[in-house]
Amino acid sequence: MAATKTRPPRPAPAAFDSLEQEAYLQLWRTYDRLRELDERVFQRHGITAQQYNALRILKSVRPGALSTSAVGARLVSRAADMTRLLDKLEEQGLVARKRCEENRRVVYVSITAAGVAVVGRLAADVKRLGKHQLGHLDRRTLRTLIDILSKAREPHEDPAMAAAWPGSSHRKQSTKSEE
Amino acid sequence: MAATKTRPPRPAPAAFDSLEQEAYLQLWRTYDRLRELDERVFQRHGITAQQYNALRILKSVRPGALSTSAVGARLVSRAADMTRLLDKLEEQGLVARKRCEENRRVVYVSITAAGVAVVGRLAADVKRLGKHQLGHLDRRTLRTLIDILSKAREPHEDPAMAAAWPGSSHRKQSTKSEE
DNA sequence: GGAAGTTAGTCGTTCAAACGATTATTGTTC
DNA sequence: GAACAATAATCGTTTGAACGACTAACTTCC
Repeated sequence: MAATKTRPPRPAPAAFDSLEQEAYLQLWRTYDRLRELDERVFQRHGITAQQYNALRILKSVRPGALSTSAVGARLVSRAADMTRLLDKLEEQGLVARKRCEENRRVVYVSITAAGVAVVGRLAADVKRLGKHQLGHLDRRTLRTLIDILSKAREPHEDPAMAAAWPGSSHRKQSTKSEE
Repeated sequence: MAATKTRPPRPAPAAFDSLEQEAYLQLWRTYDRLRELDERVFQRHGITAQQYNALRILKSVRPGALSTSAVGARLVSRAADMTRLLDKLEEQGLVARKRCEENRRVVYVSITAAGVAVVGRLAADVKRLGKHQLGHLDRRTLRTLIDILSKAREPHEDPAMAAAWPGSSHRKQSTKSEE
């Protein structure tokens, strides 16, 4: 049985089956590395990245409100269970819920003053986080990355949601130009 | 309280604070969309993507073995708890564990014939998955994506692991050329 | 050669995600 | 207008991830 230490001359692990697979694994790996930094920051404020996202969305429509499912649809990552995510935010007093009168099935959610305060307190850290994560890439490279990523997920994006989610669609897209 | 339906003329949600943040959120979103397809495939075979990855790594060193931590270090996503991940694979008879004689602290893990069979059975699906996920991007774009992603995580990659993980390092890197 | 410190792996517990079933309300249809 | 289907949200339960504490085995250093 060969041990790890007994084979120093081969650092490269399993080869990839295809270029597509390599790209996906690179994507996964990169996301994982960046996410670690992400979580560390939000954790210091007693919140998760996903929760922050919900707050960010609600803050953007303030003082308006969104239905539970509307918040879920706009989240970066699909969240199966909005109820419990919002439960936690409500427990902390960061959001408020209110049943709709016309359609008593839907529940409107809005951000509270305390919620706005939390987002504000996080703002500086989030900005610094971004620089730390990807600040070493120049703007042109970042735009290329954004553009390719948008193209990559385009076929897998729900058409109804594609517009609601900021991607390549509503900006002059091009893989190679402008600054 | 404004409802969702009462503001149709603005599909764009919260603006991004910075280009770096936008890139990260795009990365997150794209990963999430692609991962959904991923999980669906592996689920049909009663396995998780992370488990498949472990099997893939072990298959690549067959008939050799790796220590528990060595497997963990090569995984795409950092896994806090190798023990339980391997427990599940062992329960299914896909891997075998064996204590090292010289150093009785380490446990060697190797893939079994059944494990190889499972990976083999998955091969076709995985290949099709890759095409489905990113097959609509041409090779040049895929290479650019891989290259930028490698650069993106480079500063956040543990130097010791950077070589062990396939990235831009061991291939002629360039943002703009060759095919 | 025995105490202190390191390393590899395991286990306990807590927390969030995943999946499905369930309730409450509304819309449809005969 | 009563039965049926559709929709919004919630809840139950199972599973995996996260974090830390813990044990066993080796190393080091007086």
